[in-house]
Formats: sequence, structure tokens, C-alpha cells
Amino acid sequence: MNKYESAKVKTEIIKAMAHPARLMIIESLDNGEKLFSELFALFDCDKSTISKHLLVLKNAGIVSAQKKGLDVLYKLETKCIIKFLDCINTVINTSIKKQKACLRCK
Amino acid sequence: MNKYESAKVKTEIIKAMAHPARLMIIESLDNGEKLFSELFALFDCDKSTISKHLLVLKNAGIVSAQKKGLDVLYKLETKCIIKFLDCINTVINTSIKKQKACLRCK
DNA sequence: TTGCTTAATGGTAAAATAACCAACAATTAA
DNA sequence: TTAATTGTTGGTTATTTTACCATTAAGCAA
Repeated sequence: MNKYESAKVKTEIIKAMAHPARLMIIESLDNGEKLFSELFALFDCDKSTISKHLLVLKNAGIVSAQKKGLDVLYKLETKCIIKFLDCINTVINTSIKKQKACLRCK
Repeated sequence: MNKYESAKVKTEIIKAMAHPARLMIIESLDNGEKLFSELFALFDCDKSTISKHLLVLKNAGIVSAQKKGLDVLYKLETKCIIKFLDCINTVINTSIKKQKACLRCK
């Protein structure tokens, strides 16, 4: 597998995180496993939309699903995902700092 | 700013990472700053394509650019991005392990 | 069984993303 | 100045992603 193909595999997982709803699902699941109905309640959109977002996360190996009667229990497969979000905040804060510094110069 | 908007800001950065070429650029810049020409040499595509990928990374605050004569020097703004890639590998390895376990069951 | 509830799937249209080519802007060297 | 080189931007087309609606499948309860 060449470098590009190797990078492509990684981006499949990153792409799965690259949607506000899916990111919120991940953050929510970090506090413990949740039922589909609980996750769905976080959003104001069609049930099928959330179901498909969860499918994307499942296919990426980020979450796993388990039937519980009529409902489905979802849980996070790897905790490290959350640590990354701290880094994202660093990027955001760095950008904000630079913008402010830039304003002072003008 | 509500939770969805907050998540949206974060996904802007994640989306910037969610392309094989951009991920390779990030990984390359982790070894030190690079000229555009050096980064471009990693790929087999149009120069404008790479230029636009770099613009995406710059807009996300992941890299910064500095003119050096005819060339442009790019560098990584935050090192933590790289640590995340370790996590991605964990997700991949976990998935592979599960697949193998699944095969044994059948 | 017969409804009732809930998540998942199929289909479609709109929006976002990505790649190429062509043209441009900036810099260097003759 | 003029010509050559290099990175960026504009424009177009093809692909991918996303959200909704309608339908289906699975499980529960009367």
C-alpha cells in the first residue's frame, strides 16, 4: 500500500468525524453509551438522518451498536477520539489569538 | 453559540484534515517546514490542486505560509494534530482485530 | 395474530467538494 | 525592460455528501 492509499484509509475515519451532528454524537457518547432515541433527541431533524450518521460512524469503526428491544444502544469504540478534540480547540484558540494580534497591529 | 454551532467550528478543522493529500501534507510538515515545490513533488496532480489544498489547511489554521522569493514556505501551526493520527491508527487496528475475530467465529 | 412503536433503508434533489485547464500575479534573471 | 519561472485564482464539470420523505423490518403488547 503506497502512502496515498494509506492516507486514504485514515481519512475515511476523519471524514466520519467531519460533521457537526456526528461530532456531537461522539462527544455525547464519551459520557457513556446511549440509546438511539437519546441521541436522536439531541437534534432537530429527521430520524433517518441521525440513523445514517450513526451508520457512518459505525462503518468507520468509531461506534458500535447493540439491539436492546425496540431501541439500539450505541457506544464509543475508542476513547482517544476525544483527546483529539482538545487539539482542535488548540487550533481554534491559536487562530483567535493570531486574529487579535493582527487587529492590534492595524 | 449553541452546541451545534460550536461543533460546526470544530468540524471545519476536521474537514480540512479529511483528504488524503491534505493529510499527507500535514504528515510531511511534521518533519519540518517545507516549500510549496517540495510538497507539490509528493503528488501526481495539477499544481493548482495542491495550492488549493494548502489554502484549505491555511484557512483552517492548521498551516501558515510565508513567501520566500518565488517559492512559499509552509509550516504546521500546531503539533498536536499529529498525535491524533496515532488515535486514527488505533481505530483502524481495533477494526482489523474485530474483523479477524469475526472470521474465526464463522 | 393484529396493531403499535421504533430504527433502518431506498430514493431523490440540493449542496458541497474536488480536479483540471486557463489566465493571472509576483519574483527573478538576462 | 523583457522574458522566464512559480504559486495562486477563476471557471467548469464530475463526484460526493447530505437531508428529507416514504417504505420496510424488527420487536413489543393487547
